Amino acid sequence: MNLGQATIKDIAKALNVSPSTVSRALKDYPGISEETRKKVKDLAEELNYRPNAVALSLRQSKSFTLGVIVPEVVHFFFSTVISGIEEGALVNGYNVILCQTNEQYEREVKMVDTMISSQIDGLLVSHSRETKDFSHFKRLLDRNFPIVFFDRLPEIENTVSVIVDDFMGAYDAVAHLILQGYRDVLHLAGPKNLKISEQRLSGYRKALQDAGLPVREDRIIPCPNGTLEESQTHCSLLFSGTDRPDAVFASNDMAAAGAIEALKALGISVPETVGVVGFSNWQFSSMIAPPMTTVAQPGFEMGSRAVSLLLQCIESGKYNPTTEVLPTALIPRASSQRKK
Amino acid sequence: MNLGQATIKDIAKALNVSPSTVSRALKDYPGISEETRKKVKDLAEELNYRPNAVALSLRQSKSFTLGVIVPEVVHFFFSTVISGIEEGALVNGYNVILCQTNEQYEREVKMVDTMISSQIDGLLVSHSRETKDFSHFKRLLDRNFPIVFFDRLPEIENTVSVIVDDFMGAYDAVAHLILQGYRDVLHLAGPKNLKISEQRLSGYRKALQDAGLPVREDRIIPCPNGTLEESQTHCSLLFSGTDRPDAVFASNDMAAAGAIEALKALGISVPETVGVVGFSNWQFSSMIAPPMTTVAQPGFEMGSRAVSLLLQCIESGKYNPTTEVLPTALIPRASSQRKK
DNA sequence: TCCATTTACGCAAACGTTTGCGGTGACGAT
DNA sequence: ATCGTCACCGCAAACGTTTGCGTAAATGGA
Repeated sequence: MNLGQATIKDIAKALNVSPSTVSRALKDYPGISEETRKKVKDLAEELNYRPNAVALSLRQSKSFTLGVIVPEVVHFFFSTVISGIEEGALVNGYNVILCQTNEQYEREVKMVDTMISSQIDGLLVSHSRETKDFSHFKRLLDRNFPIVFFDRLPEIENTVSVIVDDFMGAYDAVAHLILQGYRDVLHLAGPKNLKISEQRLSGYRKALQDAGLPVREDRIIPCPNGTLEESQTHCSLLFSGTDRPDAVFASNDMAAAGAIEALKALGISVPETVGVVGFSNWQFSSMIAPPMTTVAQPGFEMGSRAVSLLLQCIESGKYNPTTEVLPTALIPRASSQRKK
Repeated sequence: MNLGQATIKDIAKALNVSPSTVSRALKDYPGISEETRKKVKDLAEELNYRPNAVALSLRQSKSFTLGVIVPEVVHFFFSTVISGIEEGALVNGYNVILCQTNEQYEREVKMVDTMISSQIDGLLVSHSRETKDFSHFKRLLDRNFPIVFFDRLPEIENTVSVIVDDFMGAYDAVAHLILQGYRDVLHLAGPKNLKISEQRLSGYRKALQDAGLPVREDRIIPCPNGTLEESQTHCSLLFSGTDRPDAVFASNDMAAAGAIEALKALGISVPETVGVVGFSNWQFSSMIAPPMTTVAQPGFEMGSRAVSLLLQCIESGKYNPTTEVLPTALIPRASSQRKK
């Protein structure tokens, strides 16, 4: 029980005026005498009055609260995005209520439901890996409820969203490997039903093609879980054979790290024999041995851009479909640079 | 505008009954005919009725929302705790609204304020590094508002809190170094006004004393920022001198990693010449070279325990001061084990 | 002195929900 | 015909706030 928080009524009663007067006095509305205004404000100050946001929400059908749905919180990229969202929300006077789906579709659906009943003003979503049916979002959009998607785009037409340029990121990474003299690049691909995986794969393909190199389908290994072990298993198998690639481009840093581990274990030197490039620029990527080349994604910026777009929708009442694409940046480190 | 969400009133109007009847029918209260009950429930289902949580909050002075205040979101340990909080809240039907202070006192105070006006039912707090005045929490506690502190304890008597056994963690770490034959252990200490830093320092001291080794005050270097660079700077200076320690125990993994970097740069081999142990078991600690010995903190468990304690306070209305201490676990890896 | 205007405030409804209390009608018993 | 007993339902208030409208007193002008 939140005992003792002063309300407008309390102030009104104490001053023998009506709640309306107090409300108007506090907000400097016209039609209130200087004297009353001062008395009200002084007492409000003294009682440490804070408006009850819940009552305001109910009254105004606006909660100044945004919902955020992410697959995981313990995740360098997503936590960075969340941080950006937090900041953006704060400066605009919004609160953030947070949910993680743990990559589970059912939880995602449920969370959307509870958030809606919490009367959030808008939703920021990066959907789960399992999600193939997007009707729980579609329903809301059809009702004109504002949702901004980030990083992972749903299969819905005409949404407002923010992504990074996964295609170019991948392209740059692979082109960089080729420039370094690597010719046979293995791709550790992400979950198939994620657009980002698709895009990164396309970038990989295009870079090879542009360099006149063949695209071998057996050089594309799906690593849907994105764990270190998964990629390690695949790589140690593949690099013990005779038909070995001479480089690895992984769809995420974890997989890349797994590849490095596997290569180390096999006694294959990185980057001399095999070059490795990851994706995301996770914290650890600069700290492992050798420091890993990777593609940086502007997570914080993605978060703040997403909030901006969402607030724009909320405040204008319009939902103008756009997809904002943030640039990636290749961070060249030792793992992909052959000593000259 | 959240257009078209059906309300109890809508159902009532459509069925020509009163809102009260609808409310009772939906909740299976007695005194409603089977027929009416069914009609109400069917229509509610059809209209996809969801109770308006805001109205409920206002009516019941209970929001089923918890506030969480952390210094940073992009932080392996804190994001793990947040994850635990999330889960705990979810299974108990609570929402979580999240704020990061960025280690700034002023923001902390402000956040507490806005959360209170959002009518949260309780607060979970790990205070900022800057915070020395805890009156913004004290005020609430005095009013019987439930707060559970985690990881970083405020200087307030009789709180409910969850911490890890920083003392023992540090003790174990240093004892381990000594057992490995290291004799002159440097301590990279955390921010002085954090209890955790104090505790870890005490553990360090005690372990040295118990082993009959001297505690040299000049072997205790404060690293208040906890960045890689900070520790790197200190260590490269210290280890270029002649009076060199032969081991490093850092108050956090980042600092330890900085030490390793500095040592590598100086051509000093880890662990052969100098052993290094960190604190927290951040993700990267197992992946750097050499894999780093560190002290694991049960972040997720801390989060879920903190929620449990908070909900207990909320639901019982009682605030029984306790400090729950979770065990740490030394994770021995290469960085501290001399080859035999 | 009287009317018109302004100043300063209160009433009441509304947001969506819950709940104590009261009321209506049907029915059986007397 | 009267009464009591149910089963079923509605009224109204309440949570804290805002706001259109109404109204009293005070002021101004003639």
